[in-house]
Amino acid sequence: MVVDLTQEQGADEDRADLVFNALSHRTRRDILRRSMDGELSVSSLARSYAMSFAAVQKHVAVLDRAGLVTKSRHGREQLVRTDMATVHAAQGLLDEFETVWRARIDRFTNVLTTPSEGATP
Amino acid sequence: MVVDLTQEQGADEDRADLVFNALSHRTRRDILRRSMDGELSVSSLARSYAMSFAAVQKHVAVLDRAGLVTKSRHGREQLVRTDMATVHAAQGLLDEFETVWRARIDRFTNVLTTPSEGATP
DNA sequence: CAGATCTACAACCATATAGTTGTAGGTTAG
DNA sequence: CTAACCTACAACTATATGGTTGTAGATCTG
Repeated sequence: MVVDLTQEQGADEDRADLVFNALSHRTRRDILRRSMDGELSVSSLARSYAMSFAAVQKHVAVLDRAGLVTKSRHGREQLVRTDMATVHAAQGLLDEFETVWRARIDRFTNVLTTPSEGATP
Repeated sequence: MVVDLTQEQGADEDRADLVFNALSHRTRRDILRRSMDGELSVSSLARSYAMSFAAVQKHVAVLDRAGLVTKSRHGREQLVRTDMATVHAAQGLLDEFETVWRARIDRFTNVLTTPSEGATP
C-alpha cells in the first residue's frame, strides 16, 4: 500500500514538520527558554549568542513560522514571546504516539483475555 | 553574555537535536507509528512509501541514531521497533519548557504577593 | 537635524539533507 | 546450487539550511 503523504492530512503534518524542525536546533530551543517572559527583543537575544544578529533573526523567523513564538513591535524593537500553546500542541503530537502505543497494548491484551473468539468456528 | 553552546551540557543538547530532527520529517513519524509492534522489516516498511528502499533505509537510520527505533536481525530481515522510552524522553524535553514557564509564573506571582520586600529601604 | 540603534532582507558560501541508482554480501527458497 | 530477497553502503544530484556581510528603512536620542 502506498500512501500519498502530500495530500492526506497535509495541514497537520505540515505543522508538525515546522514545529519539530524548529525545535531541532539548540539555539532555537534556547531562544524559546529565554523568551518566556516576552520582554526580550531580537537584538537583545542576539547579544546572547556567538553569531551575527542576522543569524539569530533567522532563527527567530523559523520559530515564528512554526508558531512557537510571536513578535510584537514596541517602538523600534520587536519583542519575542514564546507561545506556550504551540509547545502544548507539540506535546499533543507526542501524546498521539502514546495513543497509538496504547491501542497496540489494548489489542494485545484483548487477544490474551478474550475467550477464544478469534478461532474461526 | 555569550554562552558557549558547544560545551555546556552538550550531551543532552546533542540528543535533543537528534530526536527532534528525526521527528521533523513526516515519513519518519509515520515509520514510528507503524513500527510500534516491532514486526515490520525495513523492506516491508519501504513498500508503504512512494520512494526507494534506500531512502526508507536512510530514514530508519536517522531514527536509529536518534534512539527512536531499534533494529533486530531476524534471519535476513531487520525488524524495526519503536523505542517508546525515547519518545518519553522527548516528552520530558518539552516538559522542561513547561517547567521554565511555571518558574516564570511563580516569580511573577511572588512579586505580587510578597509584602513590599523588594523596595530598597 | 545628525547619529546611533533596531529590524528586515538580499546575496552569497559551505555544508547537510533527501532523494536517486548501482554494487556487493548474507540468507532463504526452490 | 541457483535464483530471489533483504540489507548495507557508496556515489551522485538537487535543494534546504545555517552561517556570513552588506544595504536600506524606521525609530529613538542628544
